[in-house]
Amino acid sequence: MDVQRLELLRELAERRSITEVARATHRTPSAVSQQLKVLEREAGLPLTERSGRGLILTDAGRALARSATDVAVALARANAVWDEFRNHVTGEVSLVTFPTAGEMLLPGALQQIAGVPGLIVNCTDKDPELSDFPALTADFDIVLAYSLRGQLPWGGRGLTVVPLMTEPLDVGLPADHRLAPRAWIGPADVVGETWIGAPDGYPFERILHQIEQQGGGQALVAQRFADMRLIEAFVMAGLGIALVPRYTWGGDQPGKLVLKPLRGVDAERQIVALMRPDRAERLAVRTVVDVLRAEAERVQAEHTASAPPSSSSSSSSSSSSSS
Amino acid sequence: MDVQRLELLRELAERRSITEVARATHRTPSAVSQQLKVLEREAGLPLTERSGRGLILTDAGRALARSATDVAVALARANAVWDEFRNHVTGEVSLVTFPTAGEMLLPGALQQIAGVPGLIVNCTDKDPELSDFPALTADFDIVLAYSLRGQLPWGGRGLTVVPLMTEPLDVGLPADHRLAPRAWIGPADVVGETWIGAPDGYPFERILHQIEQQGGGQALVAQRFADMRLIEAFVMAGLGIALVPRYTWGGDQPGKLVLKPLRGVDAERQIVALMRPDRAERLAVRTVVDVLRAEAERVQAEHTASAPPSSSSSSSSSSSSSS
DNA sequence: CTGAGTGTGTAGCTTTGCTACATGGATGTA
DNA sequence: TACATCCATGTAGCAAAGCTACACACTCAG
Repeated sequence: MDVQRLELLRELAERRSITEVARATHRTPSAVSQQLKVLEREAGLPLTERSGRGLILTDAGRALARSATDVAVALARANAVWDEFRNHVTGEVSLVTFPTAGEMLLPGALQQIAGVPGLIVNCTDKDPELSDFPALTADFDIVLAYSLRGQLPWGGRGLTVVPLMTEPLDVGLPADHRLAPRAWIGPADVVGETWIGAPDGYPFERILHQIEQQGGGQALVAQRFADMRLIEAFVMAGLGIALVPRYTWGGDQPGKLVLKPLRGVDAERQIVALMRPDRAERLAVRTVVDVLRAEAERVQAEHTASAPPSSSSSSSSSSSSSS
Repeated sequence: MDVQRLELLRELAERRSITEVARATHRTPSAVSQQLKVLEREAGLPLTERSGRGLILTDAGRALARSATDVAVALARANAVWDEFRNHVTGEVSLVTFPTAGEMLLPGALQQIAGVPGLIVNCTDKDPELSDFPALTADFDIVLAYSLRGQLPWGGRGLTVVPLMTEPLDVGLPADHRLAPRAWIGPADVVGETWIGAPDGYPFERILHQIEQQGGGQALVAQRFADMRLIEAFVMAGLGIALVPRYTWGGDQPGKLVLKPLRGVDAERQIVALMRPDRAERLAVRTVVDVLRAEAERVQAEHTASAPPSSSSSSSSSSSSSS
């Protein structure tokens, strides 16, 4: 009973195709097929069955793949133990983020990580609309993801979830808006406004629905954009109001856009680090996650200390250097 | 980071010598040495250091070996999962027992196990005086061991302990002894008697000391035997009295030996199955342990139901059938 | 000093696992 | 129907990993 083979089975369970597993593990499909065949012979019962041109796992195969995860976790933990003894973080860490979180957390975090010799972090961004966060864990060590309060789509999948921060979603208004002098805003105040929304499927939609329910009206969504900069530009131009994550907002043009907290609806999102459990055990990965958590805390503290969200405070001195 | 190598390191931590590891894993010492060397190079720091003609593990080596156990456990669990799917218990199980427990539990247990096709159990007995129970787990899947109340010598070693039964230790008397009519016996009653004891180092000694303390006198130990049959023979011959495990006693010659419970001292021993944690996960091992536990319960129930220990009752009819 | 105990190097063979290429079945399209 | 495509999977051959056999160095006891 070899661990490498088990690992292959686990990959197959996630990637659903031998060709994909081969690509991910830098092997030829033939090699993967052979190893799985050996595993199957050792097991004494079929682990896969053909389905169309591809194949799917049997119940036994799925069960074995699940316990293969435990093996991988134990192995990664052993690796971490030895890394700790060497006091030397090994290897590279890959990370995907959605744009706003990346802007908020990564420059500061990577600055700190630059001080750790031998630790290399490779970052990419990915549009959250197009990407299935859990699926990304197959290809990246750390996936920065978000979810709204109450929903936790990555519970049952056996992934490791580390909460980084909960970020309030405020209402962004042009500075000369009639509601701009207010300290906070309720659903009834804004339900009749023109909104700049997010594309269908974005979780922000749910909050807009809540506002409609609570406020008793119909919100008019004029435009739908994924990019937050674009949304902010439209709001500043007076073309509508929008939901804006409080800490994420760069505050580029102070005085033209103001943020007001929203009361009466659950308007906040959880930003988390999502990982395969085995990868979460790697010392290098843990180190990066720790830095991210600290950075998130710093950002959060800075915002709550300096200014409750009504006027803009220029802050964020980031001369970032990444690898 | 190969699992086989980690396993070798774990064996080395337990067996303290490369030669021993080689013998246990059916390899030449050279092979073991080479693999450990590779592991050391991968780790980047020394895992062993020479000490006299042998070698000892460094702190790092010990730490790695400990986490290697977790890997082995996860792997064994994976194996068990697949065994469960096949509904077919694989492999052989080796077991050591001390004589009295073996006599009490094994015949009945093995009868049941005979009904499980493909499951082979190899039993041996070993004198508890000569053997270090925890050390035996290196060579046997299941070690039947005992300990007195309060002491648990196999806690810290990271071994899996499954309690099978707690067996009272009674005072064995010849049928014509002056105390034979009594329902129970206190320390003061027997402290002046002539005793048939166990060899030095046996845990029974501790109970005798307790009797002396509680009874306020000096127990005269005439003979010291390890074999319970021999002890019983001496008691029946009127040459002394002795501590006799209640359920273990065969009751071969009814009427010549009576057992009386002892009050006022903690006179009972715990019979447990002792295993390496990884081996404890194997389905075959778990099956055997389950049978042992059931058998222990049966024996205990039979004794408490049929007769409080004063007269002997011939019983033990076991025509068992299992699934 | 000798002998029995340890662990460790080197040479050579066996086994394992990979690639490269060819084959066969399922699917969708001209 | 015929054909192209996308799978998984066989076969041959090669490279590497891991083992044995043997020689050697070292430590300790008598």
